[in-house]
Amino acid sequence: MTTQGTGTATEGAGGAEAVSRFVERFAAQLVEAGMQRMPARIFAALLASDSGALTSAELGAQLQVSPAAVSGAVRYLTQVNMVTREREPGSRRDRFVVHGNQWYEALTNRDAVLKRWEVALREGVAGLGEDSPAGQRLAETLAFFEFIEGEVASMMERWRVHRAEHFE
Amino acid sequence: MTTQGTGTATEGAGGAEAVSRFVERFAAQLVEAGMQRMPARIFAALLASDSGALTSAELGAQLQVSPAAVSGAVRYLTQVNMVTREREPGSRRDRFVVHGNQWYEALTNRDAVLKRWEVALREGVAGLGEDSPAGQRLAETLAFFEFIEGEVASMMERWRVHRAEHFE
DNA sequence: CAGTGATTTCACAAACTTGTGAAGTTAAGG
DNA sequence: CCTTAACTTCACAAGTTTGTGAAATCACTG
Repeated sequence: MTTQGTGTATEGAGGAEAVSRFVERFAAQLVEAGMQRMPARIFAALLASDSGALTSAELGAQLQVSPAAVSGAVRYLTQVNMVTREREPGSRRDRFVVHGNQWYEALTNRDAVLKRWEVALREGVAGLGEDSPAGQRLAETLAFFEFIEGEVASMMERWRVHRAEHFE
Repeated sequence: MTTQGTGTATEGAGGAEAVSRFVERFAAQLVEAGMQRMPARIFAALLASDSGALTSAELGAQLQVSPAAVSGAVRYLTQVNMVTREREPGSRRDRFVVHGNQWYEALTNRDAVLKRWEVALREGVAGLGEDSPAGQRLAETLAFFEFIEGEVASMMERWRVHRAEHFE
């Protein structure tokens, strides 16, 4: 219950102007990196909101899109755990929330992606023979991803420490 | 000049069958992760070739696509440094090569991506005010990416060691 | 348990992407 | 300097994605 009252989600200071600029630019980068446009915009809008939480209607109004579009995008975001859906008690509308660290962890959990790459590579090694030159290349690539996967975990551990020191 | 002679790029053992299965599956994962289909397929095909190098014609034949498609995809792959273009002296066709470690480093150089995210975030912090709650959220996110960026470098350093021990 | 506001689903239209064939460009080799 | 193989570019057609409006569903509140 940090900022309640006004109902608008943007700051008095910088203004909706600045929010919109950030949202579109940051979303554009996420899109470039492979994310769908609408989830990217919605996520950026949440990041740039003071409370870190917006309702479906607010999102639709701010981004000029239909409720349907919000619905679909938000489903994706919750599935990949970048955003949480919360029902405000006493109201019948949902709020969507970026929960601090939650989403770094989600980003990190792109090691679900890594895992699938590894499966494909393992099958490849088996199919091509681990003694063939191609098989060996695949095996080395596989080893690389396995290595990365291990490293990511300890990296996140270090981040948590770093974060605690600087932000809490 | 490792494997010369036959002209075919697939192994005798596993067979073109196994290569194709790997190529399509691995490419599908890359696509899922945001890569365009054709570059993904071509890259996978190179990975799964014994010599790690194929000509434009070989790629076209193996993947059943036009020279135009190969041309475009290969331009992308060379731009992001996952593949090198080499002209075989004495011939007039180019070979495209996956150079061992080169492409891990390229994957890693997705920190070009990180850098662009950071730019967008810095602009956001400035625009929204670094004292506003939203500005602080963006600042923390920025700090996260800066942290990651630093970690990636040392992680790759450790990988090189690990690799040297196990594969050379 | 009816009324109402919020959210979701679905069929479809617009916009964008992707790969093709054909013409154009480059440069090796006679 | 002409021939020819290899590669690239371009306009376009097929296919896919994306967001919409309208209808349906859901679940609070009275």
